[in-house]
Amino acid sequence: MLKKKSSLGRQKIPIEKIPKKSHLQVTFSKRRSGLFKKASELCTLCGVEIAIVVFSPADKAFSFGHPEVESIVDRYLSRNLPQESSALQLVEAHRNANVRDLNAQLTQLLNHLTIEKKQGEEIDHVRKARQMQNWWENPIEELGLNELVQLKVSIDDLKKNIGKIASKCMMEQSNMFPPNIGANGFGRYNNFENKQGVGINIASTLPNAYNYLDFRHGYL
Amino acid sequence: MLKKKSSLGRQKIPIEKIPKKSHLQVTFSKRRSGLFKKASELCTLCGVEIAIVVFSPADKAFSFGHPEVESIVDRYLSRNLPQESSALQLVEAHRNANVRDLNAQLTQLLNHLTIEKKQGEEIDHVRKARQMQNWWENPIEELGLNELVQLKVSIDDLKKNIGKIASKCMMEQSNMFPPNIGANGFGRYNNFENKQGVGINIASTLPNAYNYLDFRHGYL
DNA sequence: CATTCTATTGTTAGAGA
DNA sequence: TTCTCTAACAATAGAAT
Repeated sequence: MLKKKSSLGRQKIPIEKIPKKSHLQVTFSKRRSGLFKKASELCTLCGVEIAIVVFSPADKAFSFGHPEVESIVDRYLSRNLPQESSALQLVEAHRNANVRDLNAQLTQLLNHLTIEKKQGEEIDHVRKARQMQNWWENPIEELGLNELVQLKVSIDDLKKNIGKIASKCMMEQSNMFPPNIGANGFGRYNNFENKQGVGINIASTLPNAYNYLDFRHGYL
Repeated sequence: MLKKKSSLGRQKIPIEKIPKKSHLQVTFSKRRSGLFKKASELCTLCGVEIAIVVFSPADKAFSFGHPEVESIVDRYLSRNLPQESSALQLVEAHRNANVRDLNAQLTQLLNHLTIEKKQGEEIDHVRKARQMQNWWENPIEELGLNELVQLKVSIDDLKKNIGKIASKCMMEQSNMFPPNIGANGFGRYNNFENKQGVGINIASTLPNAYNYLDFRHGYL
C-alpha cells in the first residue's frame, strides 16, 4: 500500500484558450458539467427557468434546460420580437409551459391502458374457464371493455387470494425462504452528474421536474 | 465604517427552494453572475459557443451569449429538427393535429378510465356475491394447494386468449396513440445532457389539454 | 437588484485508471 | 470519454451598504 503524493492539487491556470487539445477536451467536459450543475442549483434554489446551449470543441451540441430549452428560448425570442400574432404566441407559450404536465398525464393514461389491457386478458381466462350462464361469461366478443374490466377485477382479486394461500401452503412445507430476495422495488435514480464521489442524491438536489429525465413512457 | 467580524463566513445551504424572498433574490443575483462567469471562462478556455437564457424570479429575462444568443439558438434548433427522421415526422404530424380533437380524445379517455374504475369496484362486489356458486369460487382459504395451482394455471391460459379481444376494444377506443409512442428514447424530454438533440420531446406534439382537463394532481 | 467583506464550502487542475 | 483522488483555488452565504 504505497502512498505517494499523487497530485500537487489544483493549479491556477490563466483564462486563455487551452493549447493542448486533449487537455482542453478534459477541461471542457469537467467545466460543462460544473456549469450545468450550477444551473440546476440555480433552478432549484430560486425556482427559475434556465436554458443553456453549448457547442463543444468537436462541434457537438450539449444543452441544459429547465423545464426545457425550446420553451425558454421561445419565450426569450418572443420577448425580443415585436408582437405579430399575440394570440398565437400566447397559445404556443401556454402549450409549451404545460408540455411536461401533459406528457406526464399521457404517460399515466398509457400506463392505465396497459393495465386495463392486461386486466382484460385475465378476464377472458375467467370466461373460458367457467363457460357459465351469467352475462359476464358469454362469448368474449359480446362483451364490452367495461365488462371485461369488471371481470378482470374479479379475477385479479381472486388471483391475489390464490397467491396468498399458495404461499401459505408453500411456507407450511418449507420455511426456508429468505426474506426480500431481489426486492429492491426502487427504480433508477436520476443520476445526473454525480461527480467527485460526493455521494449526493442528485435527484433530490434538482428541480422536481428532473424526475422526468428518466420518465419512462408506458409501452402499449 | 466599523470593521468587526461581521460574518461567520459561508454557510452550507441545502439545494432546495429558498423560502425567504429577499434572500432568494440576493442568491439569484449572485449565482447568476457566477454562472455567467463560468460560462465566459468556458468560452475562453475552450473556444466554444455558449448561450444562456434565464428568467428571474421577477420574470425578467437575463441572457449570456457568445457570440450571441440568437445565432447559437438557431444553430441548435436547426440541427435538431432534421435529425429525427421518421420519429420527428411522426411528432410533427401529431403537432399539426387538431387541438380540440386531441383534447376531446383525452377527455374521453379519462372519463372512460374513471368509469371503468368505478365499475371495476362494483364487479368486485359481484364476485364476492357469486363466490359460493362454484368450487373454485369458494373462499380461497378452503382450497387445497393442488386446486390453487390448477386454478392459477387456468387463469394463466385464459389470459393469453383474451389478449386479442381486449386489444380490439382498446384500439377502438383509443387510436390516438401512435404505435411506437414512448419508444426509442422518445420519452426523454428534459435534456440535461442532450447530445445532438437526441431527446425529442414527445409531449411537444400534443395539445395543451392540461388546463382543459384540470387534473393537475389528480390520479385516477 | 448589485456589491463588499470573510469564513467556509464547493470546484477543479493535474495525473492516473 | 469519464471517473477518482488530492490539494489548491474559486465561489458564495450571510450581513450590511
